[in-house]
Amino acid sequence: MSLSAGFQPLYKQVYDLLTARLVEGYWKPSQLLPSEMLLAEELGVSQGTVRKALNQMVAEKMLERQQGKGTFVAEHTQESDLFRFFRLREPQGTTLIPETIVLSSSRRKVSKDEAKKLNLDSKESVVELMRVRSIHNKPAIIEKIIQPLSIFPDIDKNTKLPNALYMLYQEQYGITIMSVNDEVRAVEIPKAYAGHLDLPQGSPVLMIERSSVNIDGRVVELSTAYCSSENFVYSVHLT
Amino acid sequence: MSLSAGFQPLYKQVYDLLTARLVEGYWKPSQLLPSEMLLAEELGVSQGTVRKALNQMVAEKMLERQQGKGTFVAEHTQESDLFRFFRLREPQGTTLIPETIVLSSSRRKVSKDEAKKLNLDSKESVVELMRVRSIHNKPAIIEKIIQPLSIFPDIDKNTKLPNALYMLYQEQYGITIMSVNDEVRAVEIPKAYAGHLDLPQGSPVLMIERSSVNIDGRVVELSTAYCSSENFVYSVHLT
DNA sequence: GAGTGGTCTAGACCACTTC
DNA sequence: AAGTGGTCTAGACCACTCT
Repeated sequence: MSLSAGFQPLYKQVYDLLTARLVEGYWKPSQLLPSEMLLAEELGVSQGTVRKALNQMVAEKMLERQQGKGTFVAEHTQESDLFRFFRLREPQGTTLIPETIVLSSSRRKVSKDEAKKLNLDSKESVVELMRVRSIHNKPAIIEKIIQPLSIFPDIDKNTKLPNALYMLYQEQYGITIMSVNDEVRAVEIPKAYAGHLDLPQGSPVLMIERSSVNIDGRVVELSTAYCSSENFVYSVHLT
Repeated sequence: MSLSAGFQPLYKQVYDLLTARLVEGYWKPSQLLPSEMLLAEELGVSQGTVRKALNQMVAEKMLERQQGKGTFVAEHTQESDLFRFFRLREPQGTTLIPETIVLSSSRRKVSKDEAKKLNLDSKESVVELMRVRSIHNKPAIIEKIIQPLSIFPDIDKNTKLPNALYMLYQEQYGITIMSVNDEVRAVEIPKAYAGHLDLPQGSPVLMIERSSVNIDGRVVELSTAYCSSENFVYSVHLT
């Protein structure tokens, strides 16, 4: 006999079910999950099967486990974690934590290209946020961020935006960014931006286009950043 | 009683031992390993413990497993695998496989900076290889590659270099690149290189500095690439 | 001491490959 | 039919945390 096309190992089914609970907010960030034994009992599988599902979720950084304490929903609000996707470094050096100044924030209709990338209806509205990030009091990055209002209702009503937006997304909207896709180009800095970065016209800068993906797999935010690469580099470790 | 500082779980010890065998070439790429049962017997542990070590090595792409057939040493000579670390793409598009022309190859003493990055003695020699890579018959990348002769003896004696050097490293020198560190900058194209890429002087290009790491953790190759980013982007998925 | 996750074992059954 | 890896279970013991 051959297996039906819909067959899934037990541990995978457990993984899917637990992930679904995280997505719908049944368990909130930092919350303690039931123990392996309790989950196994509830779901009618063995403790080892639950463990395999949990360990996979830990590997994907959805959960964190501590021996003797329990299993917790990952909270991406640690310094180290907030800048998990921030790839700008000093050459061969240390992580740079930038300060941030918001230039502007406005609502508008989504563009055709944005709608496609964000999988939105063409009639939806987005917030366009412009900000400058400085390192050691030197402006280094200017970025434009696109946030769909259907995903982040009234996000432009926030009087104070945190340095790391992903923290706001998680705490206020239940959006947990699990991965990003970056496309990096070298371009001459756009005339309108040269002044903001204290660079002469025509300077080469990194242009980084990013799509950010929620735990449920949806692209929920787009950004375009222009970075002076005189003192900073885009740094990645690939395995 | 407290555990001694040197304590390691059994599966970790098995992992270390098997990894050591790979590093020293005891098992060669594409070779079939003994079955879980045989390894368990040889090492005096249970089959489940061996499995845990093997699965970790699979996750790190050192091994590959096929149900019904066995466990094999990963062979990084598949098209998909050869370009595992090649990050240039058409915007939002498909992988680009470049053709390659060697410009020059010469021996010289290692520079101070290179010696540091490669962890070499300052008296050692390296091969400096320059090549141009084209995509769709348009020159797109010019790169300088530094190969220590102590690691790659007489590598400059090869009459024909493959498109993907990592294949040569594995097949001829037993060097398997397991990870790379990239630093990406935007710069004006160096005058000497503009002609090779058919670009006007002063054009902004991506400069990608790479360190490549062997299975044993040593940095074994350095490269610096200049890439026209008119038609290509440096593309990464971060998780 | 009670409860948690971490490790290790042993054995069963399954699906896939090869002969 | 024999051998392989893949899944699942059950139970043991350990180290860690909290009370």
